[in-house]
Amino acid sequence: MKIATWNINSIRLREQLVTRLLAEEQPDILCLQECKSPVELIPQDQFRALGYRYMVARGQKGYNGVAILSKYPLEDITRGLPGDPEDEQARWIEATVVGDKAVRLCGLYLPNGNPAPGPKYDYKLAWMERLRARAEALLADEMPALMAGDYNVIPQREDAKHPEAWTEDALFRPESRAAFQRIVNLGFTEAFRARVRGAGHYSFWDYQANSWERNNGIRIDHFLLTPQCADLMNDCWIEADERARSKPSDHVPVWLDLAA
DNA sequence: ATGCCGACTAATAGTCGA
Repeated sequence: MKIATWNINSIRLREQLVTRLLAEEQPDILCLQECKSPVELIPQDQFRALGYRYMVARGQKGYNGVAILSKYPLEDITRGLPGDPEDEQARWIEATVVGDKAVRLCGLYLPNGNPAPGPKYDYKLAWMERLRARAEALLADEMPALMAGDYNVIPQREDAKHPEAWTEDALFRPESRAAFQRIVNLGFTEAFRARVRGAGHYSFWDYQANSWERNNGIRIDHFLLTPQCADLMNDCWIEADERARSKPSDHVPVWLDLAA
């Protein structure tokens, strides 16, 4: 089972890029973030025509928004990260897909948190504490499960071209990194780092200052796998070439291949 | 030191993102 996660930065503006990826690369599952659209305005006809008959989404006008596209039925759908019923931001969705094995899929768009310190950073850290709680519950379920998406966290210095430029940024501040590591330490496998060592692997390049041309990137889009899911991992890779296309998202797809 | 760019909106300037 091939699963991709991609912060698309407007699904309506980039419908054709999504269509190309589905048609040419044939993921079984595609997790999308920053759809920036109410659910009813997400284009679906082209996706359906390519065999992606199932879509679940949590939408919001203008901001945020997460979706999961699938060739296979999605079951037990839930929307919203538990822990704060007042939180209306569209950042979390879950569903179960049944292939050779059932896999619990969690699609997430973790808050940016800038400027830090401040209320947005407080929201980010509170959201990460709710994420930790949900992650613990996923482990307790003992079924293969993964959390895929834009974490807005640079885990290590090697995950930025210029780490010194990020020291005060919410994506790299010690509290953000510690909260991410705390979740990993519960027993999750960070899929990409289980496969590839070393610096120079990024999933985001800013639109500004010729970041792509300078390869001034950061790695902030991740898969975290429960032990039962990590056992199924064949491979994980970043599709950096996507950033070179016309009118690209500032993020590129990250891929996971599971024996499921 | 700042902004660069690009997305959104009861838009045409302000806000957000990372």
